[in-house]
Amino acid sequence: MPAKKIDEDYLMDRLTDVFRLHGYEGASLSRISQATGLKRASLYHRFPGGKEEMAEAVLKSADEWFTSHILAPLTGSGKPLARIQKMTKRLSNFYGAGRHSCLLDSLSIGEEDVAIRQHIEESFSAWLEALVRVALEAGLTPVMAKERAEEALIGIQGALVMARATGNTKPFLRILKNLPKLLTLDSK
Amino acid sequence: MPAKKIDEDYLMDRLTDVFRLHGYEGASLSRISQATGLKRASLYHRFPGGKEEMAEAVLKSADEWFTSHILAPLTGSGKPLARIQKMTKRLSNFYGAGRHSCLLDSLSIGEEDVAIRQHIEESFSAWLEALVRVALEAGLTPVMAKERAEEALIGIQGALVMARATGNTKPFLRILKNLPKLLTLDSK
DNA sequence: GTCTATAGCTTGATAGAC
DNA sequence: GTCTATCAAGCTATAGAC
Repeated sequence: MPAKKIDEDYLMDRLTDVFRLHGYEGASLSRISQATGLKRASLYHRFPGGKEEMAEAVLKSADEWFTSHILAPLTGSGKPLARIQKMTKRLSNFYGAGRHSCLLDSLSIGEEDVAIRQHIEESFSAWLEALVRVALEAGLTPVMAKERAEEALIGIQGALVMARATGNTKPFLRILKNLPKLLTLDSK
Repeated sequence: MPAKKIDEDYLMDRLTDVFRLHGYEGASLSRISQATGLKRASLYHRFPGGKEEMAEAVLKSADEWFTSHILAPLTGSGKPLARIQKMTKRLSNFYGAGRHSCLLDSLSIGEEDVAIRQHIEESFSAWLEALVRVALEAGLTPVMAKERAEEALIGIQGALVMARATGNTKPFLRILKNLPKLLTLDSK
């Protein structure tokens, strides 16, 4: 009997886990093979471009999920404050309440591949722009909106680094809780 | 003529660069050899425990430098505000005005070695405690001091991640500039 | 203390059977 | 679409000369 095709969603999830946890260089084909249940040759059948193509596919799928599930609510209808609160809830879920690393962070360490570097930069910028937009809608000045959006992103990334380094996820949850205020009020 | 001994300070600096830039798995002996000018066998003469010992030595030397040059001014004499300002200046220099990654961040990705994980956690905690102490001296309540210290650390780490991912170091410099206020004022 | 040379294992990648 | 078998190149680590 022929071996069943491994579901693509499942495959991408496991692939994402490995890159998120180990970074590009640490994501060896052995680890990927073990995590996905696919042997090396099967991985190359799915991704002829090898590891580099896998990393780009992971970035692309994460991008799509993030855009539709996290950023979409930001540009939807309703009050800016309510939209931001919705985002923070989904963000908490996305990052496992602070227990998961950010893929963009993990993949940006020691990366020499230009395409991947650029993809990371673009994903970061798209996220930032979405935050700026909602802050503007909330009534902040352009200068303040940009500053607060940067601060929001920095807070999230920094708190995830701290959680990974110390195991303490509370600061991450607090940062999320304060995001609505940060992105809507014009004074701290 | 016998080959001259490579200066230890120089060796540790180059070694630190490699681990900071590539993380543990990306710091191959080839890269280390090229960066330090020492061949594989010479590296094992200096570090019989191999790569793991190199990483621990790098963490130890970074710790010592950080404690004496960055954290020491925090516990010295003078007003808390002035001490914090001194720290921010040295922090900016330490991180190349935002162009360098944090060693603790780079080494915490995908690390399975317990000793290294623990070292990272302790370094993080020591840094945090120093920040809490100076915030307390500045008159903040214990609860606020801890919160602000965490926020300071998160800001620094997050801004460094952002700088690495996007190439934009301005947010990092702004975060540093706002540290004195963050750690001394009891309202934002 | 540094080097050349080498060992054995793991890596990313490919060929070809089913 | 998945697999086993295989490859060359890279990896960490060691032995021994100078």
